[in-house]
Amino acid sequence: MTAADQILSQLQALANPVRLWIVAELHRNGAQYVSELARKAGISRPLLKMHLRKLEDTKLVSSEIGTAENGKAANFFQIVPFNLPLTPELIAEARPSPTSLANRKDGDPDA
Amino acid sequence: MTAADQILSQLQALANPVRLWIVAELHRNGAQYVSELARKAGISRPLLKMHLRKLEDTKLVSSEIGTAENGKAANFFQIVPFNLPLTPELIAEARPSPTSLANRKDGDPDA
DNA sequence: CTTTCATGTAAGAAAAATATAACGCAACTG
DNA sequence: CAGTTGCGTTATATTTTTCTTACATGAAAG
Repeated sequence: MTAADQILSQLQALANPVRLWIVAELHRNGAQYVSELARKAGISRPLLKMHLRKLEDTKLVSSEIGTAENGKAANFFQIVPFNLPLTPELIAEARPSPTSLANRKDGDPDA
Repeated sequence: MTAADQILSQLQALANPVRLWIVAELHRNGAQYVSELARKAGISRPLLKMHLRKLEDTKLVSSEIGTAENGKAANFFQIVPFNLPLTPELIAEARPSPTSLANRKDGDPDA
């Protein structure tokens, strides 16, 4: 994973209205679980979960099991604080290539 | 165009390997014209032009007519310096909505 | 003039992202 | 134990993005 690939992955993760909203919502109101967020966003739960997965894959949010206000076990997501300053200079320093590997369907390189 | 829509548009413009490379290339080596960039990137000219258009639509690059080293008229593109600090807080302040309007196919709201 | 190299645009194929619907499972509650 | 509400997954449809191919124009140089 090059520096450019990492920037690209994070940009792709954030470049979506639902995911941008999720980041704002989790920042404003703290950790929340999947169904809760899906209801607030007004979209289906599988879809919202897919968006959460993309954010989690790039380490922008993290999850842990907790207990919802109704007693059920629930999967809570929260923001992983990030600071991604975006300038031409920083992008140039990352030396991106026009054919990036960031879109690969491989397994998690961390694992 | 809300603040959130603007952020989203710029993120979408940057969230692509070719376009990230273009930004880096223009920053490093200054203004260049379309065919030149297409050759360097190793992709077709229409495709590269499409990427340039997306960057130009979000005001990340600008273009002007000039003269290539071989004497032909050419369309030179250059970086419009930008600084897009990306943090959960700034995203929250932009108050994004899960159903954004930033993807509309409308005409230029500036015009 | 013909060749070369720049421009633009339009049509359509291919790939990726987005979104819904439909399963089944576990746990808590009345 | 039936009903509700979490969870996850798969299959599929739709939309958007990406990319190639093809065509047509204008200006400079041989």
